Amino acid sequence: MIRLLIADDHPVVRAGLRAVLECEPDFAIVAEAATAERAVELAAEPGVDVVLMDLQFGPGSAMNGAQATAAITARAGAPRVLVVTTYDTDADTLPALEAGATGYLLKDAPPEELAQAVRAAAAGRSALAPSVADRLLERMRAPAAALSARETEVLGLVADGLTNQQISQRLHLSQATVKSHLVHIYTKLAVDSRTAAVREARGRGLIR
Amino acid sequence: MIRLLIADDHPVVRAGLRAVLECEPDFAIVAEAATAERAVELAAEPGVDVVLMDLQFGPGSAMNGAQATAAITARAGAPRVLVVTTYDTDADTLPALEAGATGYLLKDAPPEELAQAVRAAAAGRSALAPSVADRLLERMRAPAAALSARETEVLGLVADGLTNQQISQRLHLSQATVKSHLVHIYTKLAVDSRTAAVREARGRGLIR
DNA sequence: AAACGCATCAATCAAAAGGTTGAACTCGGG
DNA sequence: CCCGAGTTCAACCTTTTGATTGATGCGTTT
Repeated sequence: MIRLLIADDHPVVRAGLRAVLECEPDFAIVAEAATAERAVELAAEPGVDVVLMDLQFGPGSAMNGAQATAAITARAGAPRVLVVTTYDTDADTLPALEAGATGYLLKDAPPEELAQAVRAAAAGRSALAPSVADRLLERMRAPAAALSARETEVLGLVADGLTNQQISQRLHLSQATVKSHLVHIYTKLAVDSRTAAVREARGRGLIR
Repeated sequence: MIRLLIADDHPVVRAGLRAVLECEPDFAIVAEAATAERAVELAAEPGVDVVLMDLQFGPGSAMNGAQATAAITARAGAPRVLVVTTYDTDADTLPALEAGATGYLLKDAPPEELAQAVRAAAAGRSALAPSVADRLLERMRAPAAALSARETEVLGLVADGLTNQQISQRLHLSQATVKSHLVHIYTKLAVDSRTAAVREARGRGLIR
C-alpha cells in the first residue's frame, strides 16, 4: 500500500488527484495540504510514502513548491516527492529537480501515467514527463552556450522588459553588475544588444 | 436538476470538477470534453444546461476556450457557459466575457463558490470571481483609453524590444513621429515609460 | 465651416539607459 | 598554489529616451 500526501492550493485539483488516484487499489491518500508550509509539516510525520507536490501556491504564500520539496527531502527517511504541475519550462523544472524531486509530471498527464509515476516514485525510481525528459537530455547533449544561473536570471528580467536599473533593484545589485552580466551574456551568445540576446536565448530555449 | 458539460484538457481537473460538483444533489454531469472542438459539438446537443469551460486547451489545439464559448453561445437555445480557468488577467477575461460567457471563476475557488456559480449560471445570472468583478468595475470607471491602430502598432514593436529608431525604420516613419505616438500612448495609459506602457497594455490585453 | 482627433514631422535639451573597459574578490579544480 | 570562471563593482562615454513646443494635412463630427 502506497500512502500519498497531496499538496496543491487548488481544491479542484486536489479533488481531481484524489479521484484519479484513490481508485487504484494499492494507493491510499492519507493527507492533503493546501499550502507549501503545511505540506512540509505533514510530510515530516511518518506514514507518508509519496508527496504529490504542486509548484505554484498562489499569491499570499511565502514558500513555493520547489522550496517545500527541498525542505521535505532534506530530512532523513523523508518521503519521495513527485512534482505535478501545469508548467513545463526549464525555469520551473530544474529548481524542482535540484531540490530533490523524484519525478516531474504535468497535470495534463493521463491518469494511468500518473499512477505509474507514483509507483515508480514509491520504489525510488524517477518518473519524468516525456517533454521534461526530452529537455533534460537535450540539455545534456548541448554542452555549450551555458549561461550561469545569475546570467540566466538577469536575462530573464531583460526579456520581461525591465531596464538595467529595475533589474539591479530587483536583484539587489548595482547597475554596473547588471551591465557586466549583460556583457558576458552578449559574448556567450555572440550578440551585441539586449534585444538580440533575448531573441537568441529564446531560440535556444535558455529562457522561456 | 442542472445538467453539466465539463470542458477541460486536463484529466485531473475534469475529475476534480466532477468530484466536487457531483456531490451536489441537484447537479448531473452529463458529458465531458477534452478539446474545445468536442465541447462545441457536445454543447450543441440538447440536454446541457451549463458548460464549465476552460480557456487553455494546450498546444495542438486550434481553438481556445473563448472561441469555443463564442461558438456555443452563438446558437439559439444554447446552454450557459461558465468559464473556469487558472488565469486571471484582462487579456483572458475580456475576450471570454465578450464571447458570451455567463460567468468567470478561478480554479482556486472553493467548491461551495463553484456550486453557487453553477446555480447562478443555470438561472441565467452572472457569476464572477471577486478579483474579476473588481477589475471589470475598475475598467468601467476608467474611461476606455483605447489606443489608435497606429499607436497599437507602435506599442507592439516597443514590446518586442525595438528602439524608436528601429520602429521608425520598420514603419517608414521619422523618429519624431514614433516619439509623438509614444507620448500619446503614455497619456492614454497614464504611465511615463515604455516598459510601463508595455506592462499596462499587456495587462489590459491591448497587445498580444 | 469650425472643431476635433489622428497621423505626420522638426528641433531642442536634460535625464536615463546602454555599452565598454578595467579591476577586485571568491571559490573550486588542476 | 595558481588559474579560470563567476560575481561584484566603478568610471567613462555614447545612445536613447522622454518632455516640450510647435506645425501641417486629413478625415469626421458637430
